[in-house]
Amino acid sequence: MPTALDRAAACEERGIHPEALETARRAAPDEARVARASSLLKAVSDPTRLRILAALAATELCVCDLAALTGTSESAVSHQLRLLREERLVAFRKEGRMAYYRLMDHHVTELIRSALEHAQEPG
Amino acid sequence: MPTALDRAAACEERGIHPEALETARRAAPDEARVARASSLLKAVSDPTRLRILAALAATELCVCDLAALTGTSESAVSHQLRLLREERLVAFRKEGRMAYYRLMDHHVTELIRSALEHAQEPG
DNA sequence: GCAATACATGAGCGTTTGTTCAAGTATTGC
DNA sequence: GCAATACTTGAACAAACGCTCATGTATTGC
Repeated sequence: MPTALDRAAACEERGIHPEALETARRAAPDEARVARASSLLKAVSDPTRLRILAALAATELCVCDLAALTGTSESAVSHQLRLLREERLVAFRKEGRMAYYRLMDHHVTELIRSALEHAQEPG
Repeated sequence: MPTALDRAAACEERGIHPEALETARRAAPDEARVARASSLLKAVSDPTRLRILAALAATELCVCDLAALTGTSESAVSHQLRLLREERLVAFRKEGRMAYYRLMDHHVTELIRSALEHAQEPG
């Protein structure tokens, strides 16, 4: 029984569209680039994280403020901020017991702004 | 026992940063916009779908070609294409028993291109 | 020191997600 | 008509996700 991969390979070998395949293969991004883009996009795709990032695009905020704004618990916000930190989308400074978060750089600000800008209603 | 929301509200009431909160609130995107942006970003954030989209950014391809290119089964590709269709990221034409997929419009092409472009290695 | 505050983190849990497998539809060639 | 091909789709299932809850750390005020 041929596996899925065998079938796909067979399709290619029988030469359904060898020119198109060659064109696509040449343009294909390498594994690492796909993985990095994927995890970055995944980080900004969650509604809660998107709200957090949109808020931070406007001004620096502490965890408590972000919890109030997004209507979620401080714990949930803290977990999400950890992920955003790992993804290098946000930075923070500690002042006493408060942690003030901000977007990492202008590039992130632009990413968030354009993502929200291009979200028109379906139809 | 105060709930998470109560705590957040209390934080705000006690006025940790009322000005900052007001600034963020004014800039906050509405619920629908967040939801739409979120589902669009989620659609492009999966590695397999990203590879599919990157391939289609280069040329029109059939399901079989896409399966060969991404190294996954035709069934898996078909499932992902369905999602991309629902998200209006791809379009297709039927010719005999083949289905030729392409990116929906130039705006999608730009989205994919810029997402991959900005994915530099972590460090 | 002690209680309270601001935040971080690990475990647990229900939901979502992406894949496989099996079956189904539609078209082509015999 | 019948088999093969190209694709679609539903069910099932493991893995990943986002939340809550409990606990832990660090700082402030008494």
